[in-house]
Amino acid sequence: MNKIKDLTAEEKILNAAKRVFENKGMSGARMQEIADEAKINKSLLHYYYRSKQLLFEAVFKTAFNKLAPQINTILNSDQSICEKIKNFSHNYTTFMIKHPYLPNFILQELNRNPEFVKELISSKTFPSMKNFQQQIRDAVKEGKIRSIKAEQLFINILALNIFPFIGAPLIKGFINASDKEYLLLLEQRKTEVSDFIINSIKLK
Amino acid sequence: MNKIKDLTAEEKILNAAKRVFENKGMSGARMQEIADEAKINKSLLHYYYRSKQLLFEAVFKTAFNKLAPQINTILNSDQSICEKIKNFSHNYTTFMIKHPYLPNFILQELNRNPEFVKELISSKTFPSMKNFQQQIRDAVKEGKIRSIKAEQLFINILALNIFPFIGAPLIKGFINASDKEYLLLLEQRKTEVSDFIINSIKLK
DNA sequence: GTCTATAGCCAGATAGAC
DNA sequence: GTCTATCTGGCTATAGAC
Repeated sequence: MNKIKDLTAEEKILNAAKRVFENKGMSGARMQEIADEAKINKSLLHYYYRSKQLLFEAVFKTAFNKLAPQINTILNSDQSICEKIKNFSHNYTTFMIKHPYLPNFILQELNRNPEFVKELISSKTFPSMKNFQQQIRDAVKEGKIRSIKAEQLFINILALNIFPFIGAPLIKGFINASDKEYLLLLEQRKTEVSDFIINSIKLK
Repeated sequence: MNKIKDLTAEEKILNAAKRVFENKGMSGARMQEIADEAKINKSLLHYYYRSKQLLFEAVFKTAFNKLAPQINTILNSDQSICEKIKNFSHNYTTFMIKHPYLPNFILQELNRNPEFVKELISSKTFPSMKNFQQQIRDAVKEGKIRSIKAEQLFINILALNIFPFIGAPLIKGFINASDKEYLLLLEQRKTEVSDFIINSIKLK
């Protein structure tokens, strides 16, 4: 069993770079700070990753590839609508409580560089909207849920799950919650969010 | 009546700085780029605003002060819950379609500098959660809406309205929408969002 | 692989003429 | 108020010893 100290230099760099880039973004991050964080010499960063840009891309792609497959289960998996909503909300919130800076980091850099998305998404299993659209249409027709566009429902699911992490400082300010109180609200959202969505779309 | 060209140098700088900072963020922005955008000499930036930091703060506070009062109407205004949800969703989405980079800019910088919030919010009319909490409790007691915590409802309202702008590149990638198609979805959200929320909380 | 030293560049800020 | 020229510091990246 490995201790933390037994990580290779390359791994230490990647972990440190992750922390710094997530906090400061590409342009705000400093190679020296990453080196300090990793407790290694600055020139080793270049030895292993050649340039800041390449190190950044390694970090970004790793981060994005943790997020995208989770979202993709909404679009392409054989769960029922209700299961998708419940499972995604629970799993995503659980995961993000452990990595709260991840959504902000990814969306920040995607907004700076929007054409990046295509490259990232098209390289993976192509997330077609078709299956999900059909699933929603069928459920509407069968009278299981009220009429709603698949795209709008999809946006709503993402919004309710992702925003609480990106908007944390703003929300905390308005509701005047401490970090601890806010964490409790997030914990409750593991079930709160799916209840909210299902209540909105189900026919009674 | 003034033409655009009749703006003072100070105004031209502020407008240009707004555009550049919103796109690049504090650390990514360049004073030279702001000067070019404003079509003035770079040293005038320092003449009017002393430093990049002060120019940034001027831009940021202006932006934040456009956003905060809108949010505050949810917490403190004498509208009914239903009116609040409908009006806020419609007004906010309409406004943000005209300023799509604003939410990302503000949340980005708040995440980098979370203690900034206190300073910004406490200087305005103090947005107490109390009124809104009471309003929700009353509505629940009167059987108008199902049981829900005011904080969670507040987060949901913000999430559904704000996220579509911050998450645009990500969403566009997943649902494979062009800019034009996405704009249409946003237009629909002016009423879609409030329907979604009200459907979730109203008792039938 | 890991270090020190430094090249080379670029950005923010200022001096000073007009 | 507006310009040109320049200082100064900090940052990425590399050269080269070990």
